[in-house]
Amino acid sequence: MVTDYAPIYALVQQIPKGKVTTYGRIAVCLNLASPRMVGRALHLNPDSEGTPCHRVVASNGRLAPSYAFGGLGEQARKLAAEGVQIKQNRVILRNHLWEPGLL
DNA sequence: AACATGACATAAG
DNA sequence: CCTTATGCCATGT
Repeated sequence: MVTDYAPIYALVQQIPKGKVTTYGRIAVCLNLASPRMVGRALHLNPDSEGTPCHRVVASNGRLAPSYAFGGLGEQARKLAAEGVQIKQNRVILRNHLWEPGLL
C-alpha cells in the first residue's frame, strides 16, 4: 500500500476558483514532513476532474515545470480562464494566494 | 540495505 | 534572471 495522500487531494479540492496555493503551504497545513509529498501526490493523481491540480503552484509563483497534462501552457490557460492573473508563467500570488483552513 | 529520482523550498553564486 | 547545492521524504530499481 502506498501512503495515503487523501488529505492533500481534499485540500486541493477546497481551493476556491480563481485562487491558488503553494505546495509548501499545503504541506504545512497538513503537517506533512516535506512539500515534496504534495507534488508527488498530485503527480500520482493527475485527476483534473476531482482535483484541480492546476491551482497548485510553487512558492515563487512559478507553475509546475513538468505538468502532467498539456504541459505548462495548459495549466496557465486553465488558471487564466478562472480569472487568475499570470505574468510570464508566473502567478500573481499577491492577489490570488489562498490560505487553506487550518485543522 | 544502498542509490537515484522527483509537480518543492530556501539559500547562495 | 539563471543555475547549483542542500534538506526534505516517499518510491522504484
